[in-house]
Amino acid sequence: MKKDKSTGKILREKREAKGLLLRQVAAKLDIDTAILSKIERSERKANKKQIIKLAEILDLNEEELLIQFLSERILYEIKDEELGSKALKAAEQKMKYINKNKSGN
Amino acid sequence: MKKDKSTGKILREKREAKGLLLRQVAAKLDIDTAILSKIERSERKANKKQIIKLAEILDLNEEELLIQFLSERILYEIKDEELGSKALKAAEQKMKYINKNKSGN
DNA sequence: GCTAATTTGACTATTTTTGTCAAATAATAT
DNA sequence: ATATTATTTGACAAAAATAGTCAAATTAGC
Repeated sequence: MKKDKSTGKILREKREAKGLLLRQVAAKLDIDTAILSKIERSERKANKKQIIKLAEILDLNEEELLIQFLSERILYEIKDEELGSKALKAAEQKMKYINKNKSGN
Repeated sequence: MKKDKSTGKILREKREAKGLLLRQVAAKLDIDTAILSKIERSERKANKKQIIKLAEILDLNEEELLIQFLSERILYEIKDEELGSKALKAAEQKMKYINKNKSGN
């Protein structure tokens, strides 16, 4: 069985591993430490720009972190939906279809 | 190869098949015809409540329509993302994981 | 127990979503 | 062809969701 940490946990672990303070990282992101604290505890979501900056600051693989971030956003979208699983599968089907025919409907 | 109409198209086709006017359906939804017109042409998104009401008004299978609707929302979330496909797959992985261990991380 | 770091919550600003309305266009019927 | 009805368009307003600030409260490390 594989990993599966939240984006927040990944960020916090790496920040601490590097011995950086919330204050320091938040400053580089140009936001208040309060927000970063909340992001790390998954109380708030980061945005794409912040994720990219964070990958840079913390030496995390940008693509991996973005995938992590996007997939979390997708799940957020269906988190309270009974039909979430089915919707996800349907989305993948559509996605395949879209990628197959690279031209409008 | 299967179907793949947008939610909007599904709604319009069924409405027309039933010989209903935008005005009439919009009234039942308690919104202006302008919005319904836009929903049918995929210029706006319906919300969940509207989808449920529409399924009822137009005799469409509610579950199917909801899945259609949710999957469209998911795709909307990643429509401009290069990593969209990978994010979707990652989301499915996480989803499986979540469903397997029905208890918080 | 001090001091620095983090967390919490109340509040504000910004953005996105959802809707109205009226005028323009398109379709239908006379 | 024109009058009538249906649909579309776009400018705008209201409401909801998201992002942020700030200061006080809490926690963690000396």
